[in-house]
Amino acid sequence: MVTIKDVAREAGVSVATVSRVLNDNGYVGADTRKKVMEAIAELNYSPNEVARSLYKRESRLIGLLLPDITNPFFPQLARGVEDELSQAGYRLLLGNSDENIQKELEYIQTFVQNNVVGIITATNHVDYKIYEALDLPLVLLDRASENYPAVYADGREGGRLAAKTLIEKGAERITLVKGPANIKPAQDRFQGAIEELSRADVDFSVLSTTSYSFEEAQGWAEELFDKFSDTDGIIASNDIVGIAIVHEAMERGKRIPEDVQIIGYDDIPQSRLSYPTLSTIRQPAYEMGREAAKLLIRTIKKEPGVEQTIQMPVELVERKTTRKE
Amino acid sequence: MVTIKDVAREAGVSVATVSRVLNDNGYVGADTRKKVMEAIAELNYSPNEVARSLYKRESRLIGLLLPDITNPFFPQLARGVEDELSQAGYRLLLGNSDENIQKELEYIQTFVQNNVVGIITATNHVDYKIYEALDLPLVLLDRASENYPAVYADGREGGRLAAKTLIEKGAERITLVKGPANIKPAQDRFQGAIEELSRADVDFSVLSTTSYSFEEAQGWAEELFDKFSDTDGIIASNDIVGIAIVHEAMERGKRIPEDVQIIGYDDIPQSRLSYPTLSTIRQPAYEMGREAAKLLIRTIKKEPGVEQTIQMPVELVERKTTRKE
DNA sequence: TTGAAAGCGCTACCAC
DNA sequence: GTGGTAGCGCTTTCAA
Repeated sequence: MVTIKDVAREAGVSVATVSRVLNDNGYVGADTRKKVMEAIAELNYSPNEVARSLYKRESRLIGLLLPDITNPFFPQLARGVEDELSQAGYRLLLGNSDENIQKELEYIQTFVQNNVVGIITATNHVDYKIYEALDLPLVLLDRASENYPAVYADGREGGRLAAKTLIEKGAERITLVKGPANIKPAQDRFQGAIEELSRADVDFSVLSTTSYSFEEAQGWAEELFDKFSDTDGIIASNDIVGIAIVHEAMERGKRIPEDVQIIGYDDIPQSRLSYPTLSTIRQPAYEMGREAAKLLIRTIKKEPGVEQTIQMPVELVERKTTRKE
Repeated sequence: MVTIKDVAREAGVSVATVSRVLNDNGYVGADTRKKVMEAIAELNYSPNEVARSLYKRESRLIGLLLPDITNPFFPQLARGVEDELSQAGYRLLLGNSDENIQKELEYIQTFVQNNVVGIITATNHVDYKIYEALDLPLVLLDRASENYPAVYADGREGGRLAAKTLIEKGAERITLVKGPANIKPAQDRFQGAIEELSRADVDFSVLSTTSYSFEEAQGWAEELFDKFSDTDGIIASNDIVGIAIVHEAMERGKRIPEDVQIIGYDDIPQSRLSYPTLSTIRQPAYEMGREAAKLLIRTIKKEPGVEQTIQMPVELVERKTTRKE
C-alpha cells in the first residue's frame, strides 16, 4: 500500500504538505504542488479513506436500509439514492432488514461503527430508541414521520385515487386487497381506499393479506377469486399482487376490463409488461430515491432552510386493466 | 462517542485489557472480564470499526459491484450475497456500474480506499489492469474467467437447452433473440443456442438487440413480430424480453403455445406471473449469490483447497409458453 | 510557505 | 494477568 509518507518522500516534502495539496487547503507553493502532484501520479497514490475517516470522525459513507431489495419497488429507490449520492462522492452501505427489527438494529449499529455520515431508511420502526439515540442525519424513505425528514408519496391519496378511478369507471362490486398490517404505506393506501369507497354508493369487500411477495401473490389471487368470484373491480395492494390477480383472472377466463377491472399500486417496471398491461397508481420510486439522497446531503452539509418533508405526487397510470370511458 | 478509553476508565482497567476482552484473546481474569463487560453494557459501547480497520489494515467490508440493481436478475444475486455475508459478520458496499468501465474503476478504487477485504463483481472487464493490480480476494459473479475464482451458470449449456427444448417440442421456424454484444453471458447463451440450432434440421433466424431493459423490451418484441411474423418458436435473450414477447404475442392474437412457443432465460420471479406463465431456463440467482459470498469468505480466511470456480446448474422450467408433449 | 508533531480509536507487543 | 505504549494513515494546529 502506498501511503502519504511515500508520496512525501518521493516529492521531497513533508506529509503535511502532501495533505495540503490533497485537500486543497492552506498555502502551497505552485512548484511544490506540482512536485507533489507528480509524485502522486508516479506512485499511483490514492488516500486511505479509513485513516481520513478516523481522524475526521466522519466518512464518505451513507447507510441505506431497505426492507428487501428483491421486491421490485426497492431497486428503483436504491438506484435513485445511489445515483444522487455517488455523484456527490458518497458511497453506499446497504442492508436488507426484512422488516425485522433485530436485523435493523444490527445494520444501524454497523452503520454507526463505520462512521457513516447519514442514514436513509425505509423502516416501520422509527420510533424505536435506536433512532432517537442516533446522532446522525437521518431521512426516511417511503415512510412518513413527525420526527424526521422524510420523502414519501401520499399513500392515502393514492388509495383514494385508486378507489375513485374504479368507481368512476363503473365498478359496482369492488374488492379491496389489504396489504400487510405491519407495513405503514400498505395501510395508508388501504385507508385512503376505504375512505373513498365508504363515501360512495358501492358494495365492496376486503381481502386481508399478509405479504407482498411473489411467492405468495399467486395464492392471494386465487383466494380472492374463490371468495369473491363475482367482483368486477379489484384494488390490489401493490403491483406484484396486481399482476398476479391479472394472471389469475385470465386463467379463470374473465375478460379484462369488461368483466373485471384491476388497478395496481407502485407502477413497477413489469406492470407495463403484464397481459393486459396493468393500470396502476404510480409512485415515482426512482425520483423518491434521488430526493431522499438530496435531502440527506443538504442536511449533512447543514444547508439552511432544508425542508423536513417531501411529499411526492401520486398519479394514475391508465393502461389496459381499467375501462376507457 | 464513547470510546475504549471511557470503558477502561469506567471499569478501572487499562485500554489494553478492554481490548483483550473485546477480542477475546490474551489472558483476562474472570472478575476483570466481568467488570469490563459491565462497563461496556453500562456505557452502551460498541467499538469503532474505522479505528480497527485502520490498525489491522482490513475492514469487515466487502465490495459488491453489479451492472444494475434495477434489472430483476441482480437483486436476487445481491440478496444471496448479502444473506451469506451478513451472517458471517461482513457488510456490503454496493455499486452499480451500468457496464461502464469508468464507474467500475471509480467503485473499485473506493472499495480499496475503504479497506474492503474482498470484492465480488459482475463485470465484463476483468481483464483491465485495475483488477490485475488488485491485491485483494476477488470473485466473479455471473461471469466466468480463467484468472479469477468465479461463480456462474453455464450459459452455453443453457442456450443449448433452450434451443433443444423448442426443437423437441416441434418448433420449425425458430427465432433466436441475441442479447447485447458487450454482455458476456448474453453471448454465451446465444452461442449455445446457435450451436444446437445449427446441428438440427430447423429453419431459424436471429434478431439482434442491444439491451435487456424494460424500457426497450417492448420495442424488441414488436420488431420481432414485424420481421418474423410467422415464427413458431422464440428463444428470448432473457426473461424481461421473454415477458415482453409473450405480451406482444397476446396483443397480436397469437395463441400460445399453439401458434408460437416462447422460452425465456433466468427465471426471474415475475416470469411466474406473466400470462401465460413463461417457460424459461432457470439460473439459480440467489444461490449463485450465496456461493460467491461463501467462496469469497473462504478465500479471505485462506482456507486450504478452495475451489476456483463454481459452475451452477441450469435448468428448464416448463410453464405455459411451451407445449406439453 | 513549509515542517514537526499530536492525536483520531484501536490492537498488539513488551514489560512487569 | 495486566498496563504502557507504539503505530495504523491521515489531518490540523503551531512554530518556524
